[in-house]
Amino acid sequence: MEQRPKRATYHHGDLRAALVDAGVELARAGGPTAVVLREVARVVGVAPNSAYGHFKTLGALKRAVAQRALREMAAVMIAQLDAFEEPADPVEAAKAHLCEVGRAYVRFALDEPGLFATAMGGDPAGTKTPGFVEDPADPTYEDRPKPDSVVLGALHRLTEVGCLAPGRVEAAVMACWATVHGLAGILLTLQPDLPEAARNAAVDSSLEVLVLGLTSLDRQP
Amino acid sequence: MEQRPKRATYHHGDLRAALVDAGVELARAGGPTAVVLREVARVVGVAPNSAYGHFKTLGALKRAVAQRALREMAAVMIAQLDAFEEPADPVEAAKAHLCEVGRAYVRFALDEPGLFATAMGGDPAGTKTPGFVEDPADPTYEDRPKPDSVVLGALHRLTEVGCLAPGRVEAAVMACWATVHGLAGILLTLQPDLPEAARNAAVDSSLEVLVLGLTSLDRQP
DNA sequence: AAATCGATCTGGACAGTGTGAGTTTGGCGG
DNA sequence: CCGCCAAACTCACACTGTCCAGATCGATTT
Repeated sequence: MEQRPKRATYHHGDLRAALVDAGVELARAGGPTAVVLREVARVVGVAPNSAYGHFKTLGALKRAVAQRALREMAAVMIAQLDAFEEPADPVEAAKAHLCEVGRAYVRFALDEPGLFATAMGGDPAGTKTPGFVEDPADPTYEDRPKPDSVVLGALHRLTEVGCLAPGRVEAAVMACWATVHGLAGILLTLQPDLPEAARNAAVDSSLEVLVLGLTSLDRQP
Repeated sequence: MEQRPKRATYHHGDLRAALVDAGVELARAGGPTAVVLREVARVVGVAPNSAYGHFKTLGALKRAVAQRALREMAAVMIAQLDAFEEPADPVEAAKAHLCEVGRAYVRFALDEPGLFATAMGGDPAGTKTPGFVEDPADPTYEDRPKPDSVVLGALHRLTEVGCLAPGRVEAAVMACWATVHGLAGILLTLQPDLPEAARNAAVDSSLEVLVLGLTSLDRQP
């Protein structure tokens, strides 16, 4: 039934971008498993195998979609951070800034679960998926503003106000990363039906523990 | 080619358990996407549709496999905890115990990535997957020793030695959970090629930050 | 003990999927 | 104006999950 409306021009012009766009939209609505080659082609209005001219396999398309999702995530996080009023005290400001980064991270995950799952290597197939190897020569390998750079920036600010030893930033970034990523994963898949109040409480308390732990780091051997 | 060797008895006897066993083995080797109905049936030596007599859909089978994976995870963690020599000082012992729980969590995730992904709601389809709703009347709903009970036990010990206010345990469990779950997710999917030394360092420092934060909690408003 | 019944397993079929090989189209440089 | 070659298409295959109608046997009933 769903006929392809016989595009005006035979050549699409910019199919690759159109495919990625459609893929992003499908991922937004239904997660990584919803970005299906034939459906993407259907949305764009093209034969299924036309995609193979631009992506060697479905996995390659998904990786491109994931990159875009990552960039969108970073953009949303940055926008939210810009609209955040920090306290006057610089030390408290740095701490609050880091907390807000964490909140922005899990907020995006909750607001856009499909994109988030897709960005974070959605398909848990992992091994054995043929053609899923990283290709550094991939033209999609643009310099993207990844969310972890945002986290790193917040930590750098913490060191500037003397709350974190510069030598410890490497260790700190992993702790931050783990906390927010874990929170997102838990609230999304492990306990998806948690009421909003409980979710906020979980995020706040976890971030509180994180900041407390980070600022106590230099007072240890 | 791969012929089914014509089972002796027409009725299998205990097909349900056999299906779950095969599913667990497939999940162990290839993650949640590798537990495929037809392949499971093939391994057991039975027609594909035979599974429908015991599971309403593939999702139901996957949920049963996930439960088993969760139990195996808890068992492995407990075994590792039993073989852990704690320090003499009870306070340090409680802290070290919590850290060891965290290490056991991510160690299992790294040792059995397929089982781990399957246990943690592997399929990120989430919404829209028909027949994926939780069924509390499911006979598979056994009282399993879930890993989070292990975490809770470790926190309870922390309160006993006075390192954590009992009123804060609810908040603390989420922080612990987030840290270890996040660590596992990161080391598994985000940075799978991290060398072992860096992985251990990441785990240790993150757990250090966590414990520091938890023990500093009661000194806050 | 014989007959029936109902759970269990089987076979075939259908709609979708990813992907490979060969064919058609049409915009662009000669 | 003509050919060319990349881009898009068609056909085909091996898979998948799931439904439907039958075949088969263990257990229950008479």
